[in-house]
Amino acid sequence: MQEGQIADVLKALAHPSRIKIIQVLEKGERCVKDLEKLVMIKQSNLSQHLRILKDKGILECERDGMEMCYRIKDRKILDVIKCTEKFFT
Amino acid sequence: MQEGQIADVLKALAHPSRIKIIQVLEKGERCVKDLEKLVMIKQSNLSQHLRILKDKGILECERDGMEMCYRIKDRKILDVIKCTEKFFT
DNA sequence: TTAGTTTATTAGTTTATTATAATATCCTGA
DNA sequence: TCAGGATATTATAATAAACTAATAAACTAA
Repeated sequence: MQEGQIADVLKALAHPSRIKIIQVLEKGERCVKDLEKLVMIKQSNLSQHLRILKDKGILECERDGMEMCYRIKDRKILDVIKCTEKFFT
Repeated sequence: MQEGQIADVLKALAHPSRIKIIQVLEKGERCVKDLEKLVMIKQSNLSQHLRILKDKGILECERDGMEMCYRIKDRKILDVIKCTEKFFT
């Protein structure tokens, strides 16, 4: 397995807002409007972070009327974060 | 657990050369000279990457005569990389 | 002490990432 | 169709990260 691919996924995760997004979506899917309130960053910036996560196959989304619903595409990504948390213990 | 701390560790990992360094050290400790050959980057750059990993508590080092020996300080970090690899399967 | 080897640090340049504001697009309901 | 709300995109400015070359520091052996 190439270290470049591994680094790429880790880089997609390596931002406080993006970790927060994943932690919120771990509990269930959310539209952007909700995420905006929960993550507390501006809409355009949130949209950029969501795109980074979607491009890496970490999230997926689906339109629901006027809203766009985001959810975790592959829950294996949660293990990466869990392991990172354990690193501090 | 704060998302900032998690992001910090992930950011320290999120570089191909640093992943490579960890993969090499997984098998045993190595001096910088050896790492230079194995990771194939310039000495000064390698030294900078090593510092980033050491500062985050991922690596530790010990002088051995003229050489500086690096090793993985906390092997829990290996699980983070393993989980990331599994993400692709 | 001096020369040689290994590693670390620094300064400068280039490149990448992030955040913001402005604008565009997509969809719904009137 | 048009207005308005939700989301995405773009351009740009600020900041951070990465790489290189040069130099310094730590150590050894002669």
